[in-house]
Amino acid sequence: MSNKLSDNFGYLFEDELINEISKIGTLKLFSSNEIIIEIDDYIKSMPLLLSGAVKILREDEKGEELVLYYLEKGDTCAMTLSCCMGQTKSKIRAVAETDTELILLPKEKMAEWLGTYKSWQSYILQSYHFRMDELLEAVDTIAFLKMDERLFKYLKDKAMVNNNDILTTTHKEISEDLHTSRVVISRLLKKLENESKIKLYRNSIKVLAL
DNA sequence: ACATTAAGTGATT
DNA sequence: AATCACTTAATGT
Repeated sequence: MSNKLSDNFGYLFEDELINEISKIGTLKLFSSNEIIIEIDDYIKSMPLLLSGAVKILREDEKGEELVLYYLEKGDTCAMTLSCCMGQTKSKIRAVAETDTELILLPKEKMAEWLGTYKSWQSYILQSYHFRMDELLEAVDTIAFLKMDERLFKYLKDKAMVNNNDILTTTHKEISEDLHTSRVVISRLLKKLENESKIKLYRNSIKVLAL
């Protein structure tokens, strides 16, 4: 575990902190599509991502979803940061996009290390900053981009976090992630295919223009 | 062969 | 961009 740790966090944290993380943290594996954090879960530990990708979703009263952003290796979740500080429940859902390895740290430690490790403190603050940026980007995408642009961005993002230009999903799943209807997605995908940006198959899509 | 699920299409709001 | 109604195509039993 400590070699995986140094691979992903070695350039951020001093050896001493890496050691402490590997001593205290527990390694957990999630397979693709497994739910890591559910809405209203109490969060008792914070995750550090070693490999894979995690999709962060918001859900409305009707159970309709909306993808906010993806976390990749070296990232942590801003929601848990705020949850670990207070006693709030999670307001988002985290689903493993690919097979994912992460380290869980007890929340007491994360507060404690803020005082003891400078590198930890800057990591936490930077993470907040990055997540905030990503959230703003998500807002911009929803507010200012048309559906076809949103869709293409979604496909590119998904291809990137999966390290694969062939995406295995259905039009229905995409429409749920983007909070729209399947028919709209089918039509826009068809349009993107005509523009030679993607190629459509049953249950999969190949992204051409990366 | 039949049922189910994914995807395509025209028309309407 | 959403919804409806319907068709076509692929896949599972």
